[in-house]
Amino acid sequence: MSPPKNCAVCGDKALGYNFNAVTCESCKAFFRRNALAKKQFTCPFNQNCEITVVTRRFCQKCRLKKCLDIGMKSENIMSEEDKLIKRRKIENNRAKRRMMEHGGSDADADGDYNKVAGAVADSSSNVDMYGGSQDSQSCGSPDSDANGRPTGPASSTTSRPSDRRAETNPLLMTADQLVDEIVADPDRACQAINRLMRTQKESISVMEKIIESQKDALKLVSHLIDYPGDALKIISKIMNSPFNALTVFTKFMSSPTDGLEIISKIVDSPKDVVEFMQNLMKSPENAIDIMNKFMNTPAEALKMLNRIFNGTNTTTETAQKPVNGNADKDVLDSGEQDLGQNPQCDKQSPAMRVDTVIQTMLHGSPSGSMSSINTGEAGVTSPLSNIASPTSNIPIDLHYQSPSTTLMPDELPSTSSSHPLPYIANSPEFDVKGFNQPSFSDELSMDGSVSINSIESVLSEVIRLEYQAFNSLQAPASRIKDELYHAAGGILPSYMSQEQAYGGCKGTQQYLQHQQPICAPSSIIMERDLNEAEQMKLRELRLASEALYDPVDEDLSALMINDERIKPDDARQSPKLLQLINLTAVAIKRLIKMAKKISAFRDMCQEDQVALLKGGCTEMMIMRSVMIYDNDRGAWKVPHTKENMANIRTDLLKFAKGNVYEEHLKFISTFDEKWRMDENIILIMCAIVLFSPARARLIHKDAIRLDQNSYYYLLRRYLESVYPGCEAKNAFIRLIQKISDVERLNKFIINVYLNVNPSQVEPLLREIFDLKNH
DNA sequence: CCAGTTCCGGTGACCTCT
DNA sequence: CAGAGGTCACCGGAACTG
Repeated sequence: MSPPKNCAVCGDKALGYNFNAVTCESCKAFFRRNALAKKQFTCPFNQNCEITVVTRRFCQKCRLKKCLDIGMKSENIMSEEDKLIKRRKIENNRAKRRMMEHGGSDADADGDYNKVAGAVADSSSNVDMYGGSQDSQSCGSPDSDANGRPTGPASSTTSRPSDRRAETNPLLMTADQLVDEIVADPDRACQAINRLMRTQKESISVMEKIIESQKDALKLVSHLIDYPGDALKIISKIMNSPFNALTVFTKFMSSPTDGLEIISKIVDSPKDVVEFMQNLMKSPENAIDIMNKFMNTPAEALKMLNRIFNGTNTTTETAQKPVNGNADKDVLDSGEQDLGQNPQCDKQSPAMRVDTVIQTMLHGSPSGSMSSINTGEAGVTSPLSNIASPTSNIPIDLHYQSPSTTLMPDELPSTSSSHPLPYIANSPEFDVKGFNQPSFSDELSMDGSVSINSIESVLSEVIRLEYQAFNSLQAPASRIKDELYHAAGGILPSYMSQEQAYGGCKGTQQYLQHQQPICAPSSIIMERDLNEAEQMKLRELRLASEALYDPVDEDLSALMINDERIKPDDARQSPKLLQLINLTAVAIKRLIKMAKKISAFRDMCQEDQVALLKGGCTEMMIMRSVMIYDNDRGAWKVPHTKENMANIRTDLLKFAKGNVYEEHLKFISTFDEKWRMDENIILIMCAIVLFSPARARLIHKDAIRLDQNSYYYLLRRYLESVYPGCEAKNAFIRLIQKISDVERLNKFIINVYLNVNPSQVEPLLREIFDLKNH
């Protein structure tokens, strides 16, 4: 059925549906530009402007209102992340088409990348040094695949990976084919990864094979820089725990400085990096360290990779020999031999090699060709401008120490997430259990319900937002760092100076490793105690929480009984339950008051305030109920007046349908006593729950996400300030899981509200739960 | 104070892309 | 083909300048 021809907003000629309504092009553009914008329009007239073709420009407020009224959906507008992904996709497709148009034997379907990569293979004698390379372009057979089946140039380079999906056996494929399978179609890279890396062992074999070929390794890296979601996927395949993978992923973007330095090393000596990664792959858990540093700043990384391919790198064609005879030199020497002869025949202990190479690379031991950019003593800081000019000989201190060298065996370096992890872990789009399944997302990602790219975009967004926040702190932090550096005589790696800050802790070295915030820029030194801004944020919550102690209405106070027993076998809808339900209106009123005292909440537009409260008030109430639960009496201790507390027996919930009572008790019992008794924790958790960007009908989701993230951050910092490192991390992880639990329990609670007679409950509750009078 | 110029944000038509 | 975003010319208001 063709849509009506007039714009439902202004009456102008319409071509079809735009954002879920029939509108003209002009209203479509107007809505696209303004529906998600944070600017607040004002109506110059009487808030009731008639919108016509002529008047539509006169009042933006009424025009936007009408757009929403006639059903235009801002959800249909792409987020910045979505737009970015789409732009990249379009660019890739354009590149592909250009290549197809140019035709010729060198052309393939992988865009510009292979073109330049091919040029490198042709022009650089370095490639020959990697004699063991499986690179099919340089030494493999282009006419047959690894299974011996004839493929021809078309099938090996230009056919879509999906066409040959059924016949892939990753262990029999060449590096070129493996990488091609992943990068040829970014849309299906995730599926390709699933296909090629069905088990952890297979994943490691595949990655080993890929990094044996310099060209293919870099090609894959280039793809991963563009599609960090795929990097996350690969890491999750290599590692056992999706949480670890997530944390590693968050680390990718945590430290632009370190990331740039790693990239600069690639520029100066790709061979060393390939060798390094080969060694890392022998101990996958260490791979996180290098991966962590690898892709922080995609733009810079790509630029530098392009420099390699354009032949402008100034690296010596052969690896420089180490200049002094330390242990690292020997390691690197043997590594080179292995690389040139048989990469699989490493006679040294892999763990030792990895460890030494990590130290060599990350701490700037002046050996091998890496010394070309890392010749100085540790502790000499290079400004960013030097990093961006990687061929300079200016010494660089990486400010980094591999956690893998000091971690306890049972402790992967991932439990200390600083921020996006909580959001992701509780994101409606993220399924932790499903995340690491081999069958993950082939179909799901197609329909967008649980796509890796959605995780990626969410992560990117959160990291970006928090990183912006970090930036504002960076200047003073750098100053502190400098002071510490000078105090240490200029020889200590800067963050080792934290020993002073964290002094006295058992196992200082290890503790320091953990205290280095995974997701914070490495140049920032985190104090254990809350800084002024953090304290203010917490203080604001505490002040706001005073509203929770307001006295209750007299008519509801009857429920605040002390010893009144109920009969759990009473099957009828109890008046007591009704009273309890209505009492929650009091709690909700208090919570609303509290919310209004939070500046971030106050600053929001009214629509968002309403949406957050409607969606979050019961979850906040549940969170709060955890704290006020009196285990001995089986009751909630509720502030009755400023001075007195009253008890509400929790077994009133037995009157409700379903297992609300049991679920509630279960929830409380799984809450560690020392956490639930800490009002600061509960308040921050309440704020996290309140500022949930997942609520329906939100207009400014990104802004809310930022607020929520800031409370996640505050929670982590608060825990760090009151518990020692490991305990703080553990508490953080456990607490963010509780946020998922609250969501679950909330569904039970909401059912209770939905099962009562609307006419008998408080108007506030009717409004919140959209209860219609019978 | 005024006219001319420059800058900038908003708009709408048209185009490209999936 | 539908429905997204991108692009660009145009317009008008604000700021600046002589």
